[in-house]
Amino acid sequence: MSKNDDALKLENQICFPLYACAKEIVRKYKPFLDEIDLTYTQYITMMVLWEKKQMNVKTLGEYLYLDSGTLTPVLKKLEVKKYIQRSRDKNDERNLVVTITTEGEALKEKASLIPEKISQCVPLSEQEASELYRILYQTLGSMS
Amino acid sequence: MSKNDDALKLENQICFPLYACAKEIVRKYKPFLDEIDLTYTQYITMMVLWEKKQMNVKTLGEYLYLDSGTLTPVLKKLEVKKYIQRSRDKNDERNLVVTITTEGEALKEKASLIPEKISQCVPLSEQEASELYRILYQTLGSMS
DNA sequence: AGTGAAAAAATTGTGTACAATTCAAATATG
DNA sequence: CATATTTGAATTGTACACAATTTTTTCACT
Repeated sequence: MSKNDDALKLENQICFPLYACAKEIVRKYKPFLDEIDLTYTQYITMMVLWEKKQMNVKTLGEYLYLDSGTLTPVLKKLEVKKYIQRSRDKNDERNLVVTITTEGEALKEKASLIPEKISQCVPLSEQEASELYRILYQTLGSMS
Repeated sequence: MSKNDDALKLENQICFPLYACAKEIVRKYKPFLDEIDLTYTQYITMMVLWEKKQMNVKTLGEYLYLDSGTLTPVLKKLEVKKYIQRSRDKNDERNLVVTITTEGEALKEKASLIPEKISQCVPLSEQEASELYRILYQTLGSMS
């Protein structure tokens, strides 16, 4: 049993619990998001727009770590649901500007209870959550 | 600005950095996994088989937090690449048994350098990595 | 002004991820 | 022993996720 054998075990790789944990938590969101007819990706998109109201696809992608290949279809679905409007920037027609609608604003009320419900499903102490938070953002920052 | 407004900010939800960080690290694997013609999902599947040699789909899914809907196509691709063999358990034909092949075993040598390369891309101190590791596995354990 | 490079979305193609359903095999029960 | 239930994979359908390419628009430079 060499050192490399150990390194190749699933349980010794930091990426795997990260990958699995992210999926499991997203799964926890599903019943709550189903109630407001949003997927997780649509939800985090709306979260940015609840705060910023308006943003082009590129900037939105930088916030969400997603590219246009992922965002274009997500935004089209949110437009069909009338939560956002998609239009070209008159000053630079290359930019597609996403703007939240009144219906989109209204959805925020229904969504506002989700974070509390989720934190009840994810048993982390205040301290662990903030430590986790710190390490993850530090890692995100130093990788991109 | 209510309390709920803050809770709905992307930056205040623990799930988002988890989700983004997992994706970014998987992305870091890509160039190294490309060299051995594996996707990340195929790689973690092979990691289990490098250690256990043989396993049915259900148990594999429990290790990887994946269901048959995801695993079936992944395993078919690994079989085409000759890294595994799929066959039914003679004692219980419902069980599909996945067995690593000689080629699959050989692939382990090429893969053995990946963990070291990844840890160079992911700047975490020994202590942070183990703290992160601990919190993630604790969370995984208490959620499922 | 004309042309080539750059930028931003959209498109295309591949590979998950997962809920829901189906199917076949095994087990339990009357 | 026949049927109902359960179990494990596979299938179906929807929704990302992302690399690579294409399209449109703008910018830079001659």
